[in-house]
Amino acid sequence: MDADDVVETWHYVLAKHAKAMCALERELGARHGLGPSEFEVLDRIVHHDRKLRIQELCDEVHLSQSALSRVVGRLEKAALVSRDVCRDDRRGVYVCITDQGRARHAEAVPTHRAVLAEIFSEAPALRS
Amino acid sequence: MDADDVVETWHYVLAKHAKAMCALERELGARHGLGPSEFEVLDRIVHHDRKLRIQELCDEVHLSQSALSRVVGRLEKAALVSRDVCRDDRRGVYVCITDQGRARHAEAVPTHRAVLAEIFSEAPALRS
DNA sequence: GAACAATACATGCACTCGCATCTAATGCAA
DNA sequence: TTGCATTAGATGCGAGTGCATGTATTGTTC
Repeated sequence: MDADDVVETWHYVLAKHAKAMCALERELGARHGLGPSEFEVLDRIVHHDRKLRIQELCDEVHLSQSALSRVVGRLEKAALVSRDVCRDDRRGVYVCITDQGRARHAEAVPTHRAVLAEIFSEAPALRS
Repeated sequence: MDADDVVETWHYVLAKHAKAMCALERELGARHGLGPSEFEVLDRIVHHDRKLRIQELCDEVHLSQSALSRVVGRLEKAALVSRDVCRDDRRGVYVCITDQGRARHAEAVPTHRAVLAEIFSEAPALRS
């Protein structure tokens, strides 16, 4: 991959990221009252199917620890997750998804998939 | 491209975007006093090699019109561009790069390229 | 030409983000 | 145990963004 390909790839990433983020923000927000970050956190917890430490989530979503802490705060206020003290390490916090959170996530997944399909279906795929 | 490929591509885009943006912000900021948006605007003007309307820039960078207006404001304050009234359409504004702006851009290009090369050189390329 | 819609750009505002910092708990060494 | 560095997570703060709106200019219709 030479320098021009790198720049071309970067422009592809920029364009797709902007388009998808904008659409996700609009659709997830309007239909399900979720931002992209909120959805991503719910999605990670559902995917693992267990409570996760804040730190574990930090490794999976592309957010700073402080931003993640606030996302969890917003989700908690909306009763979609609950914070649970970690008995082993009382500094830690488990993020547990609630039934409401599961329901909201399940409801939002099709929207999420549809938005991405719209944007990526005809796009060049990744090589290898 | 089926649904799983779409999600995989999306995660690739998210990861590369986060990594590159973060690195660009750090390196361009520390070495040249530019943010990614500022660099992008200078880069577009240099690429076209002429003054551009705000609206033309809007089509090329992934920013809202309001955000772009402020980026131009910051660049103007740093004397890297100047705003010029458009005689044909007095609503319009031309953004002209200054000599200082050209110099700063030229100085920043290698950093920009190096950061992207570091992140994308070993990455899967775009298919066709 | 006058009235009104449309367009170009600027700005108030609310929101999210990252950085720096704070608090609390843990680990480790003397 | 005491003292201090380290780690987990929360929070104050400033910066950048998009949306809605404001101001000025242009186009259009009568």
